[in-house]
Amino acid sequence: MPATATLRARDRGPAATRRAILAAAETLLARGGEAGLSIRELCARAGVTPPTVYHHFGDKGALVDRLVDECFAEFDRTFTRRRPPADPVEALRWGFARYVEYGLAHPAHYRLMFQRSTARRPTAAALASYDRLRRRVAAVDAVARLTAAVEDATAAFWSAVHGVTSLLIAGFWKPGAPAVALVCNAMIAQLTRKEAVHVR
Amino acid sequence: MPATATLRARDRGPAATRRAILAAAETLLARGGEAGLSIRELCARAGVTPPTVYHHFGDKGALVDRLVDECFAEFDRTFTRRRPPADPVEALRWGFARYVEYGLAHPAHYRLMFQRSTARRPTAAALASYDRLRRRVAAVDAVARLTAAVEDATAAFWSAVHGVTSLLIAGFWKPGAPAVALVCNAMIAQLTRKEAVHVR
DNA sequence: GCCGCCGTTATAACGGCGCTATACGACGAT
DNA sequence: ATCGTCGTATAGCGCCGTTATAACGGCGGC
Repeated sequence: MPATATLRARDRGPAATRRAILAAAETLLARGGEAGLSIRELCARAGVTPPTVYHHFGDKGALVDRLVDECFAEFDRTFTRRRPPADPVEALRWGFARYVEYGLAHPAHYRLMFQRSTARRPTAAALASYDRLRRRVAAVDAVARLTAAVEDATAAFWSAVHGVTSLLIAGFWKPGAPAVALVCNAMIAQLTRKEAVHVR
Repeated sequence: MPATATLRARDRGPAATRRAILAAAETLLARGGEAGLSIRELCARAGVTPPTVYHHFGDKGALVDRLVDECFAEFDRTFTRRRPPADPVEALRWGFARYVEYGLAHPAHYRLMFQRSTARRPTAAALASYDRLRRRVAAVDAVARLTAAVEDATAAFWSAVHGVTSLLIAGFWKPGAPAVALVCNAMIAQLTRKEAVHVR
């Protein structure tokens, strides 16, 4: 039980209460997936009662939306914590690996971000993440003309890494499966012109 | 309300009761996704009471497992109802389109089959479907040597079509998105040797 | 023809869920 | 000092999955 829960909600500011709720939600999500994320259990962990949650977030869906925002922030950090290779193609390959890594490390978060059944309009954080990928693809286009428009190549690349990550998370593949690297190589080789793949 | 529900459960055989339960479950799944699949609502539709469901299926998870079996049977029919092109590469392309088509037509079913959070060991029906794809890829290998082992190429191809279908179902892409065809072409072009792609 | 057995179905309830009507306390504005 | 507002708590509604218990009904043994 986190230390924040030992304080009654009345004894800390509303902002801290919000934070405690989100933290408890994140913990529950990581432990039991979306099904394990229950308002009442969350309340017990955060030292709070249900109306407080509803006062701050509206309803469970909105709480989950906020949680997804936090997930995208952490997802973004996956790509900024470490430096990508200087070569744009290698940077793309590096991003592929980081993406898969994130999915495997946080499967429940990943499902919430990319496999929700009710379509949401993308949040600012999600768009920022996508734009980061788009810029990476555009950088490749700059050194080795792509065989498709940057927009389409970005979408295709995302689809490839998403497919791999989904199958890994669902347990259909084991993390070291040869198809993971195969998909990554195939996508990069196909989208870039051969003679430029090993530039630099 | 289906006609079978007008009969009390006592007045039709147990097999018919089972069928009525599965049919109601399928209807509810199609309408409201996994969240809309409630035992009690299902009972109302099937003209049955909860203990009957538990007598026949054990618990909700097991009922869903049986439902997934039926989904795979229907999924398989997607590939056998119509005849694929004779050319193996074209047949692969054709299979890609049928797969995506199925996902868009039955998103809730698709999620249950391929995006369940708790990993299940694949059912016989699922393995049969995968083997059908594997044979298609092997057929391509026979006329145009693949650039990878049949197993790995099969996995990679599945991953590609799964990625596309998932993004379509999640609402990130619209059905006509250019990236759909791009991914299909890229995967086929990359896995097959260039000079053989247009054989026949 | 009756009886008891057993597979199938029904009644009623338990605990947990998301959510909310209502009330209470603290705190700034007046 | 009073009042309104914001944040939190109590208690409860209706729904969920699940189950203890019992009643029904066909079928083999007498």
